[in-house]
Amino acid sequence: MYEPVISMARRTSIAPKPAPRPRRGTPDETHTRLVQAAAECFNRDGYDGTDSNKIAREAGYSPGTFYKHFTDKRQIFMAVYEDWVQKEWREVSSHVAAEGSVQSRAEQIVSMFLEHHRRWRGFRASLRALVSQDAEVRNFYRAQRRNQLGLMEKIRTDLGNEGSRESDALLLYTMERTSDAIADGEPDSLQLNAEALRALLVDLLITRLTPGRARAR
Amino acid sequence: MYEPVISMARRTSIAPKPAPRPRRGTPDETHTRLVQAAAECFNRDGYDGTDSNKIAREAGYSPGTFYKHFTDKRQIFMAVYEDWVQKEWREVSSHVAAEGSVQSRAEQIVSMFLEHHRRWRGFRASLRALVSQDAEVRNFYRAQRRNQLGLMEKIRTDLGNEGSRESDALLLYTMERTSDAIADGEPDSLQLNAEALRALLVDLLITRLTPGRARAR
Amino acid sequence: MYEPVISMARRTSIAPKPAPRPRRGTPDETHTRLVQAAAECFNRDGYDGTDSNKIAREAGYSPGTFYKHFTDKRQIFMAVYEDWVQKEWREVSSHVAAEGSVQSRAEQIVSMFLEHHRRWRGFRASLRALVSQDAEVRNFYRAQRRNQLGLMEKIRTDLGNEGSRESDALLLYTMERTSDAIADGEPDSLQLNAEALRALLVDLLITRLTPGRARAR
Amino acid sequence: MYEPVISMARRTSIAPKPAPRPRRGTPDETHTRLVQAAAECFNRDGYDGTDSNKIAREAGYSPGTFYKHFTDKRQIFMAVYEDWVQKEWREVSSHVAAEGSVQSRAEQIVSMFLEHHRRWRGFRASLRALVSQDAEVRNFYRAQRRNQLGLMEKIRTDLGNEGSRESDALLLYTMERTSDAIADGEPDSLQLNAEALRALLVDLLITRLTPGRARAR
DNA sequence: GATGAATGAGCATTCATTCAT
DNA sequence: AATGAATGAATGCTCATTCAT
Repeated sequence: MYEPVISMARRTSIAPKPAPRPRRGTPDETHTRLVQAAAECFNRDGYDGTDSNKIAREAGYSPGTFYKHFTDKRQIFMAVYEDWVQKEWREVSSHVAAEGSVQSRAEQIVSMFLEHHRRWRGFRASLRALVSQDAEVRNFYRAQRRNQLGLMEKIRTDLGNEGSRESDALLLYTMERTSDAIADGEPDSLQLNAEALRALLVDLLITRLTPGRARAR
Repeated sequence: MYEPVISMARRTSIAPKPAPRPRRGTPDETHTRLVQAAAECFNRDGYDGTDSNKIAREAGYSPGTFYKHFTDKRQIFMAVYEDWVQKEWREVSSHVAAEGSVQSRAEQIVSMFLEHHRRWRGFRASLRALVSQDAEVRNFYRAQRRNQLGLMEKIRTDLGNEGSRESDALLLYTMERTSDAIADGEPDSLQLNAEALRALLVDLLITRLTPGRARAR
Repeated sequence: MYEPVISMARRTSIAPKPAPRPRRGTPDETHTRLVQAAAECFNRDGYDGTDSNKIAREAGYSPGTFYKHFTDKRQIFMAVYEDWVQKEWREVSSHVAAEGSVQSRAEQIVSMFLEHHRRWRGFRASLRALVSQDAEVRNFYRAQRRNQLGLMEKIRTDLGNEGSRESDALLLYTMERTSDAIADGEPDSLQLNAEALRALLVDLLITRLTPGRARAR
Repeated sequence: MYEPVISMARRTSIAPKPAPRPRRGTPDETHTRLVQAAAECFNRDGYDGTDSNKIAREAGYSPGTFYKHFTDKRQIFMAVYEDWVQKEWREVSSHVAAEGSVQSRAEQIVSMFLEHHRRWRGFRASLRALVSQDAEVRNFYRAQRRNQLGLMEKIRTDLGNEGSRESDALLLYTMERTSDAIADGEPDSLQLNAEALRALLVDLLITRLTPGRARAR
């Protein structure tokens, strides 16, 4: 007698919302809706847990429509990633350029980072796996990293701070990994104070933003 | 008429080595071979890129044998993870307890970290994706993190250093993410000096290990 | 993501008893234990729900032993069937030959029938499916039926009753199907009085056993 | 080295007819074709001898199509059963309501019963095995039996006959089991006269249908 | 005689993809 | 531009069966 094991059932996946969306729009609208739906799917169910039919359905379209706009799942993943990066980018830039004390700007940047990672923790996890597995995603990921480092270098020199690209990278890695951990809820289960962690990140940033204070890191 | 596109073809996967192993061994040997083969598969092809038949074949067995030892892919992944964690654990502990100057010990620990992450970068990427998707893997991952923090706290207080569990975590996250990045080859493509990055990690550790020098971070 | 359906789960199967039986006996003892275990398995889980490894394990042996004694599952099913038939046969004969009033003998026979069918309802269900599917089982089944009809004819003529082989068969079918229905618990869910049904069967039999009373049926 | 024995080969299975059906129809047509194909498969090869791919192929579809319409084999079996029951039901009702002498109506009903059981003997065998093994099939089976008894009761009281639900059930069981036996070809191999058996069934029914003649049975 | 690790063909099920409408 | 029924290769998993010990 065949008794399959419910092996993957534990992978969390909250019920998807059915999709009563408008049909027939400009190609661009369709494209955009598909990318948005895909972003939610990838974030919720992971890259391999998402299938193209589900993306289409969740965007309010039928399976065929997906293939009118994307050749395959990788391509829409890249599209989602591009969108995601642009949005993050806009936000970071605006916060960096913002008025206010060093303290308040640093806090805004950290808050933004944390919120962004919390919102997209599932997507980010899939992204990291694909970066490791897929050359094209990896290249795009690195290009994005180059942009980040470029921006940081500019800020650093604008502020007249010393430091190196390597120390910029270290700061970036620390911010990124810590934000992921907080987004994943690690502090709660490790008896860490999330607020204290957050404060440490702000301190680190302030050290960066304050002229003449940048040291080894 | 039907032309299947191998969309994931770009996911890197070096040809697996066929494995002519002895037929019939003790269950423990078989179990071990399966876990080892699975570790290689997950590391090379990712969790979702690996199927149970492939694991069995690569360990030198037929599909059915896999299911005599593991109910499904998740279970063997957990077994691989446990093995992996134990090995890392043993190494860290030995280096922490080692003789030598603070400088040389710190360098050994960083080297070990880097090598470990380089060796298992694919596996780690899958792990992070599963931590985000699967509750059981997540719980195990956190238990492991608890151990790491516990060890760090012990070292810190042994050395008579100040600091908090939060600062320990921050250091851990920095070490971990930076090691992953180096393992992924980021420095090469970002014109970063891998040696300089490495030196920054050593500095950070030394700050930790030297009594009375631990600051906010 | 792979989410198998637990399709067969509803097929009832109470937990099998592990098997701490004696090892190493005469071939005959082993044979007998295997047949007994198989009888329980077939009765509990059905023919297709039973696998040869389970039979062996439940008899206290390993898979290989099964194939030392039987070429395949069909063969052991036939062996179970033979055993089963012999036992039923012995019981019927003894009751038919028993002393006592017609009434009490009829009641004993009906009781015996009901109990036998209740005890083996699962096995009987599998048997009927196999009779329909498998030529060898079908032939054996018919041979058995011939025996039954032979005995009935003998009883009937001994008693000096009229009647035909066809009416004997009709009585047999009625007894058999009604006993199966009662064994399956139909009366409970159909608001039938099981006792009344039983009484009807006894009446039918008495008509048969009483000299000179046999009519069309 | 390995030589698989096709142990079940003796299970009768006449070659299935390949089926070149139109691609793309309404879902309802597809559903209907699948149910019809499944009915033939179950009837010919038994429940466990039938797999979903075979059903699909025989209906003129590919494996995936099956799962667009049914979650698993049990579900389509239930669908086949429902269809089957409805058809039998319609026929019985029409014959019961028909004009004509008691004799001719009884003969029609018996003929219909026999033909129905002959046509579906394989399906019925599987059904009985599943009724014993699967709770959902069992419940549906009993609901169906309730309907049968309800109709019989109505007919009986309409005709002003005495009798009980239990005697109705007994008649039903007799008719059913005898029809199965005739369908299975038992009379031929048991030197029974099928016509005589059939006549006995008609007699039994007439006793039922004729006002004032119903006795204990 | 018995073991039990191992086998591998086969069925259940999924999902990226197509194409007639 | 969109549909959605249909596809079928691929993967998960089982179990009857073998064979070296």
